[in-house]
Amino acid sequence: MAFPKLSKLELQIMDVLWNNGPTAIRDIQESFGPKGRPAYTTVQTMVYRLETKKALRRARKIGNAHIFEAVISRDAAKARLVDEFLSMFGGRMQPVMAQLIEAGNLSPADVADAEKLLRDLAAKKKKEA
Amino acid sequence: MAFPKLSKLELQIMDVLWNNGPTAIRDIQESFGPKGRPAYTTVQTMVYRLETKKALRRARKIGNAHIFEAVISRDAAKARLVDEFLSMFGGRMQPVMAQLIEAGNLSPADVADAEKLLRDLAAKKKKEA
DNA sequence: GCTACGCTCTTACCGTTGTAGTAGGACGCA
DNA sequence: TGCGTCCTACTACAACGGTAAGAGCGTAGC
Repeated sequence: MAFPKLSKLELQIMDVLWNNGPTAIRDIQESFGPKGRPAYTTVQTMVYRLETKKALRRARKIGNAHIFEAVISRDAAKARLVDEFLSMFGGRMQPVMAQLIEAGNLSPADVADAEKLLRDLAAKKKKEA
Repeated sequence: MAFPKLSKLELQIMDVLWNNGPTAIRDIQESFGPKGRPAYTTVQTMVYRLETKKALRRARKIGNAHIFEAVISRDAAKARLVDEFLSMFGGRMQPVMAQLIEAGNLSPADVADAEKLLRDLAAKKKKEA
């Protein structure tokens, strides 16, 4: 229960809370942009479900509207996502990296960043060994 | 339709076909190992659903048993998975790489492989530019 | 030929996700 | 004080994924 599984839409909602801090349902819904956003009650349903999953909680009220805030951290959620993803690849990390890298979509700057991260990691591993 | 979304169990089934070539349901089921494998008919149901999704097809019969073979390629499926995953992160690649790298689970050899891939990619991008 | 075993097909059920409608309470403004 | 608006709370429902049982048919061995 510490780490409930979050679906895509649930994550998008959590993102709003992570980015903006405590937020009302109306504001979450409007943050989806005017095109093709879900209905107010759709967002509401997802928020309620996130509440039962203990991913967020009611922080306070403004008028008769509840203001919700995140309970789980973005990092925890992303770690969970990564696990999920890895399990799809049989838990082996290397093919995943390869796939991601080969899938392109990386700007030269991204490549540089990734390389730096890898070098740091390699250095750390060496020191540990 | 060219590219159906595959769930985790569906992928595990496809993996058997990708690894072993055309396979009967019984053999797919047994490839899950004796512990906690799904029932024969569960595998069968998933295979049938993969068939309607056009992810695999009936290749031939042996006795009264159908032999199934993959229609979609492993690479295509994995590319699709990567897309799915990226969309969870808002489509931005760099944070994903960072998360994966920081999530650990990489052997030194994995790191080296990834670095090499990145260097090759950087070189290719430079040449294109 | 009869029987048993394996495979096919069909059907079903539950949980999750995405979608939304509706009823009713509260609030603010005219 | 009454009307429109906004929010809550509840209910509904379809698609999908995972799970599997049950009925029936074909084949192989006796």
